Amino acid sequence: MALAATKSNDRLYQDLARSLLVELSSGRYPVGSRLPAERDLAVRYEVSRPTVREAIIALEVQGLVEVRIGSGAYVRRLPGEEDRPGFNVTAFELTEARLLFEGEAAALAATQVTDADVAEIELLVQRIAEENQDPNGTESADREFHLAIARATRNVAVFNAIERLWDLRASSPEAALLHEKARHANVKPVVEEHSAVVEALRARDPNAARAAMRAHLSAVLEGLLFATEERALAEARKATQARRDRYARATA
Amino acid sequence: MALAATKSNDRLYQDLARSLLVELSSGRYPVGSRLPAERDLAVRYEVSRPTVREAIIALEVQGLVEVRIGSGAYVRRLPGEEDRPGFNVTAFELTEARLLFEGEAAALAATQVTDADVAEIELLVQRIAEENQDPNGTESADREFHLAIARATRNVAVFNAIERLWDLRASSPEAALLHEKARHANVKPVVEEHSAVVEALRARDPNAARAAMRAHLSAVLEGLLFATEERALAEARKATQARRDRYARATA
DNA sequence: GGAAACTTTCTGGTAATACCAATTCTCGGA
DNA sequence: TCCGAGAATTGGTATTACCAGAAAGTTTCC
Repeated sequence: MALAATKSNDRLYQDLARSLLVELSSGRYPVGSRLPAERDLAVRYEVSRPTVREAIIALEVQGLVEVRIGSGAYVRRLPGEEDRPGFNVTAFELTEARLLFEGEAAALAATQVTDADVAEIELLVQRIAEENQDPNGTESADREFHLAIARATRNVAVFNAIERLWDLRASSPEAALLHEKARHANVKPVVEEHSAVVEALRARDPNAARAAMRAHLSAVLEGLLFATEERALAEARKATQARRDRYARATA
Repeated sequence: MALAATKSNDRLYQDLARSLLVELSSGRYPVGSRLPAERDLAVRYEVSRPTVREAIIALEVQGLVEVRIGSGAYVRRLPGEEDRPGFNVTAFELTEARLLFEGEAAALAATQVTDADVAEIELLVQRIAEENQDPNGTESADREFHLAIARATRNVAVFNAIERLWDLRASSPEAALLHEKARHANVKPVVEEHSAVVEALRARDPNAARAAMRAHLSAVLEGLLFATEERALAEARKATQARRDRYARATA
């Protein structure tokens, strides 16, 4: 299993680190398990031991593995997992938070937007429509639409907090999945909802902007609940309780 | 300059990485400058070149240096600096964001709080009063008060986004300083403002909770503006513009 | 005299090997 | 069965060598 197959321009240690990362993600080495010995990895990946060491140190610096002298390198946490609380947020909570915060952000944005902002945001609405018609499309335009409005507030803290919500979503498999299920239902209403926000921004009407954004996210929230079967709900409640306990302890 | 003097139990590469970190912080190697060659560092610190390489890779993984083949290792950013936008947020923006978001959080919390939550939050109001009377006091109770309300929403995403705002504040020297100046003005009104929030929560009145929280943060905002001299404002505006350009590029 | 091409030198990238120290395993003895 | 000494395994570090990319210096040609 030579690394040359990866055909990257990175240095060998980076290639190797990435390969190990993939192995970690694949579940081959669960948390707590031991990686093969450096000498074995060197043979398996057809690189020298110093290169293996460099790759392992890269993982170690990122907190993914813990190296014990004379024993081996042990998996500490899996890639993608974060240490901070709030990592695995449910889709419902996430959308509820967005409903509250992005509504206010839209209201503030209505007092701060420029014509250029409005034009940019309007283009994004068009891109969202195109995305939604493509079954394999991503939802990057949707993200950009909401972040563009957050940016139009001219308040970095507002932008940053909302960006954090989208980050949470990206790192929450459940939330992303549920959205995926709820998305392609009705294209036309989605476009109308987004357009209503744009119109309120163009009119510089904070209250209308807040109302339009909240209406849109309320619709998302309802679609979400509709797509959530009873069983998923029960699981989510259970997970929520565990998380609740967790950050209660974290801030005790 | 042997590393043995550090007397640590870490591995050599970690000692060396820490030593280099100190040199970076000292300003000896500003951003953009080149570190000495690996062979030179090996001689200077009396370690082998593989060890130097390991230390440099540790810095590279953390994004502190950038290694160019055949050229050298260049300083990318200084330790302590963060790459993400929104790092150096002004006190005004921060409080404005809190005004919008914590107002909504208080409203949601009013629909979700338990009697135990209210009791806990009420105790924190008392602690805030004590803190404010001590000229050397911290403002940890204030932070806990606001986070307790965010937690009472029973929504991890809401809690997380608001926690992020407080993190931003902690990492923004300017914001912390300005608050420090504006704080000890009037103890009694501050207590009354906080108590009003608690009463609204106890009454389970979302609209009253939102109004009380917004009133409190509006007062903070005004105190902030009062404490901000003209010159500081001008500087803040300039910094804000630079930041604006920066994340406009980052998301272009 | 200046510009292009070549050469040297410096830099990081990787490999191979050896030996040390900490840990773990194994097996024989009590 | 238990335990302890020795062997085997593992990471830690050093040394050396050579390759490849980049930069600087030199030569050559116009």
